[in-house]
Amino acid sequence: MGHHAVKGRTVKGRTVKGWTVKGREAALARERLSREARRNAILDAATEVFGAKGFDATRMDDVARAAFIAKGLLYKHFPSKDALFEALVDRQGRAYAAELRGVLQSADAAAHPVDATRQGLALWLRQVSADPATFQLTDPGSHTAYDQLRDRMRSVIAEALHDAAPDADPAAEILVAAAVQGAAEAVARAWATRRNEITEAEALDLLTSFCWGGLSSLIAGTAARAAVKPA
Amino acid sequence: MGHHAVKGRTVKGRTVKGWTVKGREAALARERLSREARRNAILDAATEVFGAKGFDATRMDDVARAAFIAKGLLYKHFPSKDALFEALVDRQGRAYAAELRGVLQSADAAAHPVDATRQGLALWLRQVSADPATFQLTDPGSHTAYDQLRDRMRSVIAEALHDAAPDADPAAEILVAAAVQGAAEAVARAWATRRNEITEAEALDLLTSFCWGGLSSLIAGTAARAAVKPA
DNA sequence: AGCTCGGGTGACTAGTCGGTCACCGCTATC
DNA sequence: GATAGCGGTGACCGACTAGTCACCCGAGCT
Repeated sequence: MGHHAVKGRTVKGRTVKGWTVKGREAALARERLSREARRNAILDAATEVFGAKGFDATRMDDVARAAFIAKGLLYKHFPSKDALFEALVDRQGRAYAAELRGVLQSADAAAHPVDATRQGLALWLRQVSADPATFQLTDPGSHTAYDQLRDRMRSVIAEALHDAAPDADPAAEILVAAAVQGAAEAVARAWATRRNEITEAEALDLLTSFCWGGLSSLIAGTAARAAVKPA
Repeated sequence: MGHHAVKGRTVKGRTVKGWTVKGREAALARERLSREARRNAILDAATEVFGAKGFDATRMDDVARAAFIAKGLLYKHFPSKDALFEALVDRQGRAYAAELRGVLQSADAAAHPVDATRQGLALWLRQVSADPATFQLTDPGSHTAYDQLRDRMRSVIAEALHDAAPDADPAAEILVAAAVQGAAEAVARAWATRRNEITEAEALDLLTSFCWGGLSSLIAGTAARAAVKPA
């Protein structure tokens, strides 16, 4: 974390404002960055601000300030607040989805489905316990982008479900995936406010038992149904 | 939306806007109502508008129009938009909670816990399939009031859980209740967009199996743990 | 040196919306 | 038939903020 002061310095005979500290991030600021680099910096800053305050409560000025740039530049990268937010959530969603898919598809997932379930669920809890800078599902924003994120996660779950029990109705798979994701999100949030009463491991145990119990009974159910009328 | 000419006419020597009927609901309007009646009418209208558009997207003008009154009158009943919204969600929340508690505490709930679970879950699905006029959890608003509603529901669930298995850790009970509520809400919402693919009964079956499977495995777990170390 | 390209700035605008207030007119009371 | 009280109105205001635009400046090319 700790980064030293950025002192005024001279560049090609020009005196540059010597700004005493502002924070380490200030080092990035006022520095001419490539389009891509700046875009990412904005996305990082926006992630932090939106994650902390939610969509509506966040002003574009806040984002600009957090990114140490002027608002104008913000709009040279993203045409609107919505676009910025969507880009942000999309980026996070892809990352999360990839991570989850990785866990669920890992070599021994098929061999130890309970463990895979557990590890997948652990991701959610970790999102919440991660440092606040990271965008979390903390804020139950009304923005469409959140739905996209949830859908993405559910697709990954449904996919894993399908691999585990290919006989089920696809629509049903989505619903089950929704149940798992919904339970996970709800528990994660509820646990977040009660960290002093319950450890992460306990919460995870609880969530895993709950979901696994639910899943196994469902798999048994569909298997039974499939056996009865295999057509 | 264009409204045709408003002709002036003279009443008691005064010019008054002559309005040519706006619709039958308008009949209710302009009718002097008692404070309570008007308050309820506002709440009803607000329920509809907020339910359809969400908190942020709803303007106080919209609510006023939906209630067929002027904005001023709105503010004679509720001091702010937030207060109105909270009153609204509170009212719905109490109703839902009472209904759920009724189901979970009914005579045969103890005898047939699965059925009780099923019926409780059915409430959620029904909220979603109810006519749009009714306030639904449709909108994942960021407003605090929604959290209150969820908390209320979870308390009721936790209460029922406690009755069923009094040995558990209270904090754990809340988490489990959160899991159930979260799963139910998520499934309800997911199902809402797929009503043509899956019937309500099927969705309910799925949800019930999932939750019941989860709950039973948890109860078994805590019972086992309790048996091991009864201290 | 001069030019141009592109990253960067921040004061400003235009529109929106929560909330207010001066006023109206019916009705019940004296 | 005056008057007080209350349900009701809607034009208006002030604050707030997404988005714009005219401009700045340093780097690299010619």
